[in-house]
Amino acid sequence: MTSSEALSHAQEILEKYLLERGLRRTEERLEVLRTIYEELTHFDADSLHRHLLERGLRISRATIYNTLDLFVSCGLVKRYAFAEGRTLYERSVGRRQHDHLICIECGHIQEFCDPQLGLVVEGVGRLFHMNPVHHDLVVYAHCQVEGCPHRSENSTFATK
Amino acid sequence: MTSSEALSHAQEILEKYLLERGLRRTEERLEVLRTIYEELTHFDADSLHRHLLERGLRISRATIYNTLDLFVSCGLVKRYAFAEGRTLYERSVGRRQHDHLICIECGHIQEFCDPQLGLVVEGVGRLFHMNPVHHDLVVYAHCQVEGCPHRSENSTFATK
DNA sequence: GTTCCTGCAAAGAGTTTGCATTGTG
DNA sequence: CACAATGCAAACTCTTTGCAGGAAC
Repeated sequence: MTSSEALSHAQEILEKYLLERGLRRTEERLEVLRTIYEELTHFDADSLHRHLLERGLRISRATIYNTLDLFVSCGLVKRYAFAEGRTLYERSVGRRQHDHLICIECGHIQEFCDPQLGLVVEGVGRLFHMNPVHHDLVVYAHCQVEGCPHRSENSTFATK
Repeated sequence: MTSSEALSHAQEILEKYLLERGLRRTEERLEVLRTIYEELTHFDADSLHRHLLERGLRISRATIYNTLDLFVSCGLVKRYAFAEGRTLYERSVGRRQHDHLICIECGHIQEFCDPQLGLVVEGVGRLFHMNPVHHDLVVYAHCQVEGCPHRSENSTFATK
């Protein structure tokens, strides 16, 4: 699935969701969705706000938080609580389930998939008679090479 | 290791750590450590504060946050960032590495151990040339039985 | 006596809320 | 034209900070 396919798929999901519940198809919601699907990978409310401003869109924080809640509800966006109290979001349509490896030096986030993990989660569910719905595995690690290769690029840690 | 053994072991670690760095062995630090090791499993700064008050100890929030930072630094306490922006702590001396299964209905936290998970973490580290230091796996699940068995007991979710 | 620690109150970050206004259906 | 969504500012929660007084060594 290309990224523009993911966007149009996401737009369909959104419009269907809005229609079903009598919610409104506002320009703001569409713009936020476009911005997320075109420009952002792991982001917080504030970086979404800045990206919108750079596109010439003045959308209030209240609307951003509302919209993110809406998108999480309809599965267009996932919300993560990483260490340091960071709440980060990522688009979820057209991407497969994955987990996160975070560099302790710079906060760079590497995604990874491990099919073994699904087995661990299922096993735990069986053991405690619970039905796992989702899970987050975050691995915190140091780079092996001297100096972190992502030190300059950084997004989230360095700006703290 | 019994829980009082864990406390005295934790006290030794704390005193050694303080001595090594020329930090002070204050009554507040000792009381906070005692309270955590005697009364708390998964807790936030505010519930620690309430437990201290119930013991007749008036310790300011500033000191609580300072002390928690100190205890995290010397490994006496672990800090977790769960969903909903909850920062929770738990004592770590005398307990083995474990992960968390959280009931979506009530927020009840079940601990579990799965040796497979260590292999997953190591594998990811090798793949990306990083040295994993620690990891958090949180599984969110629904109870299979009708109505959640922990619904009344709750600690963190219900009070939100 | 020096330095670290505590408590208080104020400040700060991130998020939520109330309400008047705007715009979709 | 009804009602949902937006924008703004104020409120709120959790955490951090600055500073004066107090305690450990």
